[in-house]
Amino acid sequence: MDPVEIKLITALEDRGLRKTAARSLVTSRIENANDAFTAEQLCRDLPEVGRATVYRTIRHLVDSGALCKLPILDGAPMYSVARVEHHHHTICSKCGAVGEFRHSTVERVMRSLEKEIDGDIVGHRMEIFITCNQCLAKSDTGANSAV
Amino acid sequence: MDPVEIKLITALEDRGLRKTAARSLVTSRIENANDAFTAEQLCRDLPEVGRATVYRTIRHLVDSGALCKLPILDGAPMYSVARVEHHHHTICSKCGAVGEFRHSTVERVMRSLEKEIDGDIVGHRMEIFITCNQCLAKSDTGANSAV
DNA sequence: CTCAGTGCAAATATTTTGCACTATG
DNA sequence: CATAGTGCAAAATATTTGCACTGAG
Repeated sequence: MDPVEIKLITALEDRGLRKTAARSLVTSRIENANDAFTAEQLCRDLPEVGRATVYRTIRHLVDSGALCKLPILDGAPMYSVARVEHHHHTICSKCGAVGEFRHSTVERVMRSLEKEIDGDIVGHRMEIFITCNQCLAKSDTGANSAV
Repeated sequence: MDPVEIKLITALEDRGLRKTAARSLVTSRIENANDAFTAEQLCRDLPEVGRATVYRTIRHLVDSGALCKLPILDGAPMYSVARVEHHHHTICSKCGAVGEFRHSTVERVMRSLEKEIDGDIVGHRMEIFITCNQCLAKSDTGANSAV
């Protein structure tokens, strides 16, 4: 079984939740997601699972830390599997593809910010907006290639 | 007149929008906002202005760059006046107070990230979650003082 | 008079909740 | 059989849109 799915199932079990048919469908759908997804996409892909159950399962997974909730500027938030412990996200501003990265420098910056910030730092979030390689390739083959 | 309000009014004028009574009420309410606010708060504070106009005015201000839209983890997004050109936000995880800061190191980190990120960086967002001094003071006077 | 702007209410989008039903231990 | 889990539909929340009306130029 895919390690991602194991992680998701374990996250649910750790919270004392049963392994049910509906939840398995959700975790296996998420495991197949290469990109971040919205709750709505899950509902669409799993018509046999009720909306409420999809939302409830997502909430369990976010609460347990197995999924990240990414609030985006407009529309429904996206979710992505938390593949590394502490990480940040890249979001392609053309196609919406979400990636993850980790960079020790970011943590070092946090420590240096501690001095000038008014209060105790308890966490942080960082998102890098990119044009992903696929979208770059797409526009290169188009009319804008003469640069 | 407050420089913040001038900035907001100018942002609207620059887009060819008239200066109307409703818009003046909105900009003057925002000018008085020390913290970030939600659209709903503006509507509550300005019952004489229709919801649609509040939302439309906010949208104009965000589009013009005079306001920042901050998507938050749960609930309605918050807005804050863009006081410095490129900045980031601190959000108190207890009371929700939003502040701004700018740090040259953050920009330097961006440049070093450029190498390891798959695509072109077109922007970024960073939020620092804090416990603000007010909330720290509050909990210090409480039971947790013996540290 | 013309058209940008407005307010209301309806529509839309997203998520949560109440409730009766199912099914697991 | 007690109780966790489910699905549906209604409610709640957040925002946008259609439309008739108002008011400035």
